[in-house]
Amino acid sequence: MSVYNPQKVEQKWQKRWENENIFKVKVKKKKKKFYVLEMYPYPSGELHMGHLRNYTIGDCYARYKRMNNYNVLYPMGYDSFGMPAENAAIDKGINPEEWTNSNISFMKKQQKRIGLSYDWNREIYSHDPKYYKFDQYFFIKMYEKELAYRQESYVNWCNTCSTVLANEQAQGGKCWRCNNEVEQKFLTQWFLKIKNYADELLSGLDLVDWPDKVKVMQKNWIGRSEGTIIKFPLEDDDRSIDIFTTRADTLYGVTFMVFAPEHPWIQDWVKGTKYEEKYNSFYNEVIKQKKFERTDIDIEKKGLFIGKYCIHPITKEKIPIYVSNFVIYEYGAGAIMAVPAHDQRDFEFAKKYNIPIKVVIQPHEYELNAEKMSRAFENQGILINSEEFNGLENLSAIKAITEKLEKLRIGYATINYKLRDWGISRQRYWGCPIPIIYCEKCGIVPVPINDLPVLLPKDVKFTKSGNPLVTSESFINTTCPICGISAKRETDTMDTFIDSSWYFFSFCDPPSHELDIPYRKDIVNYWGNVDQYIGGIEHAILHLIYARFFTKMSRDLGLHDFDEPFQKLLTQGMINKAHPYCSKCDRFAMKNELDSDSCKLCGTNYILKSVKMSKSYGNTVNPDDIIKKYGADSARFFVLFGASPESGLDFSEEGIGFASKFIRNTYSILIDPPEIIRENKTIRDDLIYYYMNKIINNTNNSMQKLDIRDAVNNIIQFCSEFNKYKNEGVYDEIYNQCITTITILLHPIAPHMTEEVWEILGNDNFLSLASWIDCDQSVLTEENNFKWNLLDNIITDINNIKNLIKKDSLENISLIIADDWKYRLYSRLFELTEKTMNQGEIMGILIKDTNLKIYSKIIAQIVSRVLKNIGKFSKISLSPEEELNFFKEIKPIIEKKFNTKVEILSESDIKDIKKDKALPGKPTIIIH
RNA sequence: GCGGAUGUGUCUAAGUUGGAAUAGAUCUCGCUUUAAAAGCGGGUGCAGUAGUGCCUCGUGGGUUCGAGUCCCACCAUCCGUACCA
Repeated sequence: MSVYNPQKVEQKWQKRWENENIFKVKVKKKKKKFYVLEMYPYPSGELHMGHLRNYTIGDCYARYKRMNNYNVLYPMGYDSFGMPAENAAIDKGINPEEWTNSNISFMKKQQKRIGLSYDWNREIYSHDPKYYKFDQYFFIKMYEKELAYRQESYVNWCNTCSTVLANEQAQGGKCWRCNNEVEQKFLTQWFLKIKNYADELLSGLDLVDWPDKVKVMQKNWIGRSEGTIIKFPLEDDDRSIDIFTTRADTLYGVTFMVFAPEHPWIQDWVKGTKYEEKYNSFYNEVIKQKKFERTDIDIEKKGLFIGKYCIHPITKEKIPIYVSNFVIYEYGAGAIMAVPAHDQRDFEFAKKYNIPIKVVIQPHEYELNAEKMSRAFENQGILINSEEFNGLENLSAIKAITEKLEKLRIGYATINYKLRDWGISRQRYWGCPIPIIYCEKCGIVPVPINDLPVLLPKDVKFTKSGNPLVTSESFINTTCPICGISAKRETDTMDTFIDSSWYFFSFCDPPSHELDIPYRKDIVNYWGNVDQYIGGIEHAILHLIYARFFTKMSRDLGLHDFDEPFQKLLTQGMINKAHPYCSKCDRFAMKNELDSDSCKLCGTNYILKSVKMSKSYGNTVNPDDIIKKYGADSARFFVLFGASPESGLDFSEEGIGFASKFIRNTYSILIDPPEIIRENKTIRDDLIYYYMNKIINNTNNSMQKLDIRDAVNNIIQFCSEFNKYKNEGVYDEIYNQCITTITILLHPIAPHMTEEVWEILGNDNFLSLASWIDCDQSVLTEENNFKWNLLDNIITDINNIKNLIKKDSLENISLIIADDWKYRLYSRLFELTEKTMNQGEIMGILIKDTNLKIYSKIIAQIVSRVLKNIGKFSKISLSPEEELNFFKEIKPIIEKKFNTKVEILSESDIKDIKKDKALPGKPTIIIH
């Protein structure tokens, strides 16, 4: 038996693939392209199981598509700007660039060891000046189009990372990177007008084939709502406040207004009044609160009256103005009209501060009483107390009232979004410098495109506080490109999510200093957009929304023709592992508690429960170790077969063991010659040929849908079936076809082992570049399905009986085929069931046939059984002759299988008590 | 609270337009072997000395000749989200 040596074979092929550069691709206008992409990683220096899974799924699919004659773009690069490099510089005095480069080369080695079929010629790094030059290019183009702007505002500040964060990066009030609570700081920062694209970001979701889950998350994040702007004039003030509401129908129920405490007008209003002191202390209290604490639904709604009024735009009533922590300055006008009768939050506030409640919507079923209400009425009803709108259904009143406001020019219909503009300034060194110069005379001046890139300086000092860029005199001091006098550079760098917002286009045409555009349009138009993107769910509203924005923005710059960057998205599941868990405390054992087998807190014995791999639990597995022990193909096989790509994958020793066993066995099954070679073709060969084609067909269907686990499952089944065939003796031609089939089908999953087998089989081309196999559709007929199914059933039945009577060896088996009349009965019966399911009716018609009448007792039983579950009885059946011939043909298979004699008889030939029992497709089985 | 999922014989999963409950793993028995490993064969919801019957796809209803699949209600778990006016 041939023994497979994964280490030797895998490295042999990895070297050959690389030396001959076989995965290099270029534009071939006549060939259909396919773009497979996994998110390029941050070069942390160490590959984890998640990476292994991500890349293996992508590589498997890329290889499959490549073998199906697509021109496959499958690149890899590194998202190499980011804080860990800078932190290493601060903590250990290591140069961030050197640190990054050495991590990249280490990580690349690990990736190559998996056998991934990347076109390494297209490798890109964010920290390459050739690359980030175009980050700056995009920034300046956006600045020119007024999509980039500078603004003073409250921003999320992470203390541990000592930088500003975008809203998307501070979800739930926590820093996306370090999980620290973020604070609010008032700073001048650069923003990108992602809001301009809000509507298209929403509608574009209909153009892509993404998991609904991700689409929903993006929809919620963008948060479109249709409503009305209503102008409320202010008392003793020329201005009016233009508030946004989705409930214009409740306009007549407004009894107070609430402003966000940081609204800039309020300072003026309270100045010198008796409210000033109280307001100031309230303001200080609120502003100290973290934004996400403040907007927590459970937190008490606090506020105060500030002595100011506005005027109801229609009734002209005086409306008191309050400030409260529950109003967000950044959304809408930073102020709301409060309708306590019909909004629960307003209701609670009104009750607390004794503000009147005015009912303007009356429910259909009962009557509301403002004094007795215990909660707001938020459902549908009829308008009251609303002048000419009384009697209208409230939903139609929204439109009617908005129209009136429009007529009076004191309001209009509008759309509002939760999405905020993207704050991209970061007070950190290891990122792309923002190409802006501040000149005392000319103000804010963008660096001319010809002067790009603005390089990151090397003469910086890394201290624990402040932006290191500020310490570089050579960087800060420059001259104004317009007037030539000395000027200062912007020292903030860009959010690293900028880099990953266009890298997928860069792979099509990697950046070069010679070009003054990021990539050439015709090349990107050929390769783009990404056909299949594979990544984690964690980027649902970070990278995946930014990249969509950039795609639309750069399309509008005329750089390419795509509306959406990623056509299909697969969000891969997590890698888990069984881990000690205390069911009483609902808690997993931490890394330092693993030596005990009971819970540290309550002493309960741990049970094993699956949990995601994490360093703090100490349950991580290093992919390097797996590859060293079992080889890359086994690791790949395990990852692809362990679970479908979307669901969680449990790591287990048994699983990887099985994978390794399978790879080794299959190798020897494929290359060891069969012991018996038959001269002539038999039905056994037809059977395996049929089965082979069925598997090719199934595998294709599964692979196309990216149901890789299904595909692998099919291949495993065929391998086991094929092995039986091989042991029974083979017919050369069919045998060779099976070998080729398995080798090809298995190649995207286990590329090294199959490449080796391919060579041993005498092929002199690379299997990686060979063509996929088509199945012979002509054998996949209904009739063949039926026949081979019949064989399966017979074998199962014989087995069952054999087990039941506890016989180890059999002397002979008789198969008795049903009488001719039963076949006639079946076809007649199925005809009738098309019309009626009534047993009496059917029997009546059937026994009119005098040939059948004599069997009426048996027929009644059969009909009853068939009607009980008609789906159980296949409508395709063979004629008595066909069935008899088929059983005669398959006789040798059954004889071999049970190592006994088999005789095929017809019911009419024998006189036996059991003869009545045979049915078409269900012969009577008698074994001795 | 809102939104999105998920629930299938011990485990991990398939299960298309409703039409015979599918794989794989685990465990276990037998064969093989000096032994181990590997391999091969059988079993793995229940009952059964004949190809069968019955149970079971989170729970309870409903539609249907027929439901894992469709409809309604509920339960459990996971994920996302957070006063967005």
